Amino acid sequence: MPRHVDKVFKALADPSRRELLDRLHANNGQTLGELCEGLHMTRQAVTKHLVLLEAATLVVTVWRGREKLHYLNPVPISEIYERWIGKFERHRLRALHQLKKGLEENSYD
Amino acid sequence: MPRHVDKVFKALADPSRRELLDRLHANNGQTLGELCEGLHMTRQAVTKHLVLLEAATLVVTVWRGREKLHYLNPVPISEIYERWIGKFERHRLRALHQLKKGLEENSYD
DNA sequence: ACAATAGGCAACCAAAGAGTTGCATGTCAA
DNA sequence: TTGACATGCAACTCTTTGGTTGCCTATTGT
Repeated sequence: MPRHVDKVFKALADPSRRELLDRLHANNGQTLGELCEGLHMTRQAVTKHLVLLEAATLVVTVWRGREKLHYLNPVPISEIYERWIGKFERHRLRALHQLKKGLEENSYD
Repeated sequence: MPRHVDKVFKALADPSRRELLDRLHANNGQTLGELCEGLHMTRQAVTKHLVLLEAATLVVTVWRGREKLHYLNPVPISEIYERWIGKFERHRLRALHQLKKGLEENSYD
């Protein structure tokens, strides 16, 4: 496995960072300010999280004037999946997931 | 997302625990003693890691006499994947992964 | 039966991590 | 050009966590 995987897992370990990823997944290309809205922590805390996510290449950024736009990068997450899921388990797991999604209604973390 | 996801991500955040998962992926159903072999830490440290992996349901255990057998459970990892990978990105990502696997030779962490 | 084997529990320590406050820099718009 | 806005940098605090040592329990095989 490439050396950066540790950064990816560490980045995913925090619920605040996962929420940031969720927000980008729902609405890609947001600024720092937008990502801070309605969050129970300071802007500086969010900045730190985004720095880690960027170091892990889970988030990619583009400067537009004084604004920094943040985009979700799905590649590292795909690599996690490929690491421990055997070729033949994939069909079964995908089916299982679809089933669960049908049954359980959201109680997100 | 179910409440236990935090445990899963926290469990995956440590390289020692990921190595334990790799070992189980390579050779499922090992005892604590076997999992300790050739590791640079004490048995008690490994125990702690396995406790966390078990709490995250990434590892399932079965007692056989005085031996505790450990098995890898791929379901939680599948759930991570499903969370942030859009339906239409999957084909592309799978292809990308196969390509990378062909190019790069291992330098595992 | 009993020594060796397989594993569990608890207290402790040092390092990493998440969050804060305060100040600095750079860009836009009037 | 200058004030307001968007973000960056640094020091400090408190909690979490990975690892250790020491001792205890249970199962096995001779």
